[in-house]
Amino acid sequence: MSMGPKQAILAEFAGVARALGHAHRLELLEHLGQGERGVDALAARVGLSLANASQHLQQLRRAGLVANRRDGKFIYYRLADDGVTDLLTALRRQSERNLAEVDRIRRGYFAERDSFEPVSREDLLERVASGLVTVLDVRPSDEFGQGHLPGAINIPLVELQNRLAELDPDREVIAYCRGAYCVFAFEAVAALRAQGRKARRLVDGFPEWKAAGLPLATSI
Amino acid sequence: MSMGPKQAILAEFAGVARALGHAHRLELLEHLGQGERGVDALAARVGLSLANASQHLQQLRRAGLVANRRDGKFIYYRLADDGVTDLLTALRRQSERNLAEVDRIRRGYFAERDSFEPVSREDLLERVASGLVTVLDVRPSDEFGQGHLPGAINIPLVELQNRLAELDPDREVIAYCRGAYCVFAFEAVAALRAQGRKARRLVDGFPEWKAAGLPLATSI
DNA sequence: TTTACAATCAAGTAATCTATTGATGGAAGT
DNA sequence: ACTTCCATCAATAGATTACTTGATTGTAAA
Repeated sequence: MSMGPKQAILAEFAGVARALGHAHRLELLEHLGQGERGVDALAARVGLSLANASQHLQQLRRAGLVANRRDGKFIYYRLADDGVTDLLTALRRQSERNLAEVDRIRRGYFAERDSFEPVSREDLLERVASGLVTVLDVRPSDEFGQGHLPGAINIPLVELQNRLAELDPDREVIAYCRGAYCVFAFEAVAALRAQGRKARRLVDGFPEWKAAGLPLATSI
Repeated sequence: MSMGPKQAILAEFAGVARALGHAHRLELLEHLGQGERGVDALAARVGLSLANASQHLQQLRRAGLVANRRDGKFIYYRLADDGVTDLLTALRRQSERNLAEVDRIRRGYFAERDSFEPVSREDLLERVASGLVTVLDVRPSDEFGQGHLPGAINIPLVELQNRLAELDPDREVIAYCRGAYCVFAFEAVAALRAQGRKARRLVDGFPEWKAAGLPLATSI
C-alpha cells in the first residue's frame, strides 16, 4: 500500500500514540517523571518481569519518549524531555473530560479523602511566598533526592506517623507526590487530618511542576 | 489480574491513546476538525470502505474523542470538544520533536515550497488588523462554509489558477487549509509565488485556530 | 580468565486488532 | 407494504502485540 506524505507522517504520530497505549507503559512513564531509574528498579515498582519491563521501555524509546544511558553494568532510563510530561497531561485532560469511567473509579477510591479542593501550583507558590504553609513531599527518599519542590520537606508516607513532630502544628500542610493519581498524597492528607492538622493536596505532582518550568531543588 | 485504582485509571488513559494509535483514525480526526461530516463523506475522503470507516469512528466514539447524531438516514460525526484538537496538537508537537523520520519526510516532499517562514496565528491577527494582507482559505467550499477565519476568502486549490483576478496583486496572501500537514496551503503558496505574488502560509490550520478560541466566521 | 550480574534478544503462545465480506437495522420515499 | 439507501453488526482470516522462558551480550569484580 503506497502512502502519501501525510499518511506517512500520520503513521509516525500513530506510533507515538500507540506507545502510550498500554497501562504498564504509562505507569513506567509516571515513574520516569520522577527522575532517572534503572530497569530493575522500574520493573519492581511497576510489578513487571525484568524482560517485560525492558521490552516496554524499548518500545517507549523507539517512539522517542524516553532515552537511556549506560553506567557500568546498569542502564538508566529517563524521559526524553519535558514535552513528554506535557503530552501525558494532555492525554489525562482529554481522558478525564470524556470518560465517566475515570470519574467513577476516582470517586470509589478517593471519595471522602479529598473533601477540600486541591491546591493549584499558583496557589502553592503564593502561599509559600507568604510563609504560611509547609510543603510536604511524601514520596520515597530516593525520588525526593533526585529533585523536589523548593522548600519542601520529605517524609515518606510510611514514616509519616512517626515523624509528625517535624511538622509545625500551626501551619497548613500542602502534600504532593508523583502525580495526579498518586495515592500517597491522598493518604498523607487523610492521615494528617485525622490528627487534627490542616492539610491539603497539590492538584498534581512533581513531573507536572517540573514540566511547567517552575523552580526545583535537589539534595544529592 | 486484580488492578489497583491507579492501574484502572491508567488503563482508561491507555485506551484513549490507543484510539489515536492508527493513521486512519488520525486522518479521520483531522477531517472532523474541519466540522461535522457524514460517515460516507469521511470514508471517501480518507479512502476507506464504508464499513471500515464506520468501525474506526466507533472506536473513536468509545474513547470519547468524537460524538455523533442522526439526521434522517444520515449519521454525522464531530469532535467531542476542542480539547481533542489540543490533544492532537500535543501529540504532533511531541512526535515532531523526537522523530527524525517526520522531518525527513517533510523535507522530501515539502522542501523548496516553504522557503519563507510560516506565519503564526498572532502575526496573522496583527497583519489582518493593519489591513495589509488577504487571508486565503484553499479548502473545498463545503469545509469553508462550515467555519473559517474571519475575513478569509475561499478559493479551493483546484480553482486557484482560474480565479487569480479575485486577489489584489498588491497585497500579500496568507493561505491556510486543514492543518499543519495539509498540502493545499503549500501548493497554493507555491502557485502564487510562481505568479510573482507575495504569499506565505499559516503555520497550522483551521482546527488549531478554532481550538485556540480565536474568532470564527461561517457562511451557511 | 572466570564469575556474576544487568539488560537485551529470540522464540513461542495467547490474546488483540484490522480489514473484508455479507447480513441486519433504521429511516425516508414510492 | 415495498424499495432504497445509510450505517452498523457479525464473522472471518491475517497481522500485530503482550508476556513468558531460556539463551546471549556487555561490564565489573574476583
